Amino acid sequence: MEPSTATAALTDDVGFLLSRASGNFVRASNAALLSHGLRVRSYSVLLLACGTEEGISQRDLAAVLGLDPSQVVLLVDELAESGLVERRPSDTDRRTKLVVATPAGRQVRAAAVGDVASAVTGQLTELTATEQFLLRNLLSRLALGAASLPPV
Amino acid sequence: MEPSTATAALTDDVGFLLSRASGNFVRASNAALLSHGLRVRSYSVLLLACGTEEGISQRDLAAVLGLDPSQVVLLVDELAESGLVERRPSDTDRRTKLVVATPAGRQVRAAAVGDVASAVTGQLTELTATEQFLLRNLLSRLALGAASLPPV
DNA sequence: CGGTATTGTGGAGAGTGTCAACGATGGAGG
DNA sequence: CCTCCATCGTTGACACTCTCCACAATACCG
Repeated sequence: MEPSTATAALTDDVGFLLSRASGNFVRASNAALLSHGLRVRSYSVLLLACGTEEGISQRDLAAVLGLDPSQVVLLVDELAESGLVERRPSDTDRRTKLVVATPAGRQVRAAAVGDVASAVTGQLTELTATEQFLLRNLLSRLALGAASLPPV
Repeated sequence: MEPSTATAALTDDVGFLLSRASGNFVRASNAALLSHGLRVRSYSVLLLACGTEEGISQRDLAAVLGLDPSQVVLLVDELAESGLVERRPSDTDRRTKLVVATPAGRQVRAAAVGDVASAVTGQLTELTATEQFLLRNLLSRLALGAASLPPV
């Protein structure tokens, strides 16, 4: 009944497929962002910074992106040096620094979002619109549901 | 019709979800493989080496895994040092070295495959059996379909 | 006021992706 | 046969990523 364990093909492993697909998307997105001077990581930070008017703390950035706070420091440093975001002190907590997008940052984002979208859709050409919607649904439950589950 | 571009939530981005989900699976699998002295990468190589009797060339390993051949060298080195695989010269091409699993390698794989499976299913608890099958289907078309497609 | 937790920051170490070059071998063509 | 080119494994380099530890400044709680 279970001879598959003997010949467990790697191409049937969800983890392997996830890894491959993720790598394809990252590569395609990075290529699309190259001309904008961004990479996937910094682009994500820029997106989140553009998402609010008053800014987002670096701790929240790390939590949403699933990154270590020390990585966020470097990403914000890079974006700040390019003048796309700036660190604004919070008026309620002097520890937190709110990352807000500058007008230049919003402009770059507006210019890049189309290229990224076309790169993503280029990867999704194999799937119908319904399948894409379904995939997004399944992935969001996988990515966010089990994200913060400690082993025990 | 398209106000989503203005508020394009990161949690709706397929690439971001893929990256997060993939990271979760890799982390869980690595944790499961820790007691077996393996990691996801070396485990994949061991799986493929166990898949054939006569062995698999390192070039084929790299192609199947989507890795650079130089990475395969280190992975095979590591497995060979642990005595789980060995490099056997091909009798048809003296350049290629066929990676074959040793009895010890097959034993380790047999012991590890269960732990990896439970780690994977632990990540998939959010999905029904039908959804898991569907996800595998969609991902395989994403991962393998656009894998080797050069941009132009 | 004093102890503890949180936020941002810096640094170390391992793992990974990508690329260039090289020796050894195989294959095709003169 | 000999020469040119492609392929396989290998090494090295470089940048990026992940994970952890430590620290100063600040907030919060008793």
